[in-house]
Amino acid sequence: MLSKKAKYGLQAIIFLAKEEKKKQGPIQIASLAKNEKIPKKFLEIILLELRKQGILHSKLGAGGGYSLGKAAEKISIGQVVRILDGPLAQVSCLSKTAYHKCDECKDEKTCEIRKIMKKVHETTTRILDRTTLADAVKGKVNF
Amino acid sequence: MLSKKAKYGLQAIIFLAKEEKKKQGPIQIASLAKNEKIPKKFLEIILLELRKQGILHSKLGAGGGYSLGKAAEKISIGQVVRILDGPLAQVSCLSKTAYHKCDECKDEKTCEIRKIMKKVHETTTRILDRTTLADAVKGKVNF
DNA sequence: ATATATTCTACTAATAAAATAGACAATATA
DNA sequence: TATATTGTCTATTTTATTAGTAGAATATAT
Repeated sequence: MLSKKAKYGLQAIIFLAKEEKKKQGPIQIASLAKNEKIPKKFLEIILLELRKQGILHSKLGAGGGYSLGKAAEKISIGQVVRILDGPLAQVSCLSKTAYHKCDECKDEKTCEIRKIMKKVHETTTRILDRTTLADAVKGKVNF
Repeated sequence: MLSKKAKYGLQAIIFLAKEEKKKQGPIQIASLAKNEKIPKKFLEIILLELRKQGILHSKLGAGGGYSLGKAAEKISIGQVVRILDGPLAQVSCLSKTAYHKCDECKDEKTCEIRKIMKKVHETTTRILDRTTLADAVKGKVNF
């Protein structure tokens, strides 16, 4: 399951991508929170994390707010989920971004669980890493 | 990520499936725990859950222990994971076994997150529900 | 009877998820 | 330059979940 954090984050960034098209400056956390029914303070944390990873851009002061940090075509859904929920892999020995050996594992090469989850991981990353925010907004999902 | 519970459960049931072939009665929790390096008391809980769902069979008393509750060909990996970790779906509105509307969701039909996760869900369930314990032991993964 | 196993009830500890509070810093603009 | 606006940062709180433990009760083979 996606955490609420990741879900809120995706809702927010999809909203921002839609607004982006209208070319009307940045969106405030408050209005974003209200529109998407997300607890404001929680959303702050989420947006900040996305900004620190370069996914979003923020502007301080009056008339400030959030906007996309790069083109919607350059932001993948997988990236966003990884930032907010951590690795996509079902077992840590499959993660490219955060690999480490499983404690209980005797032998990675013969591990049956790994073999199965490898397939799952491959197909999910194929979808999530190749579907961009721009695709999402268009309702187009690759694979 | 899979929880340790699901991982331990899969390790245990794969071990049982392998032992099954040797046709030497049931396996005790203690020896299972030792072999797979799983905390015994935690394993008790896990095996009990799998037994209650008909996946495993247990025998009380001396010479007792655990064995598969049905043919390895009839047990899917997806079933085991669902019992131990809950729904496979990334969002509850996609779960077949535990559907419920997402709190924040305005409209399920147009939800972009749902659309993307539907693909992910379809591919993961295709793999996990069609790969049986027998396949796993053979090292064969479908799709 | 007795040793061997699972079963059941009831905890506990640790960690993570979700949400909140309030002071601080930057910026537009009047 | 005073002021309202808006994001930033640090710290807490609350709640839920995960992981693991303890011990008595129950069933069974010998």
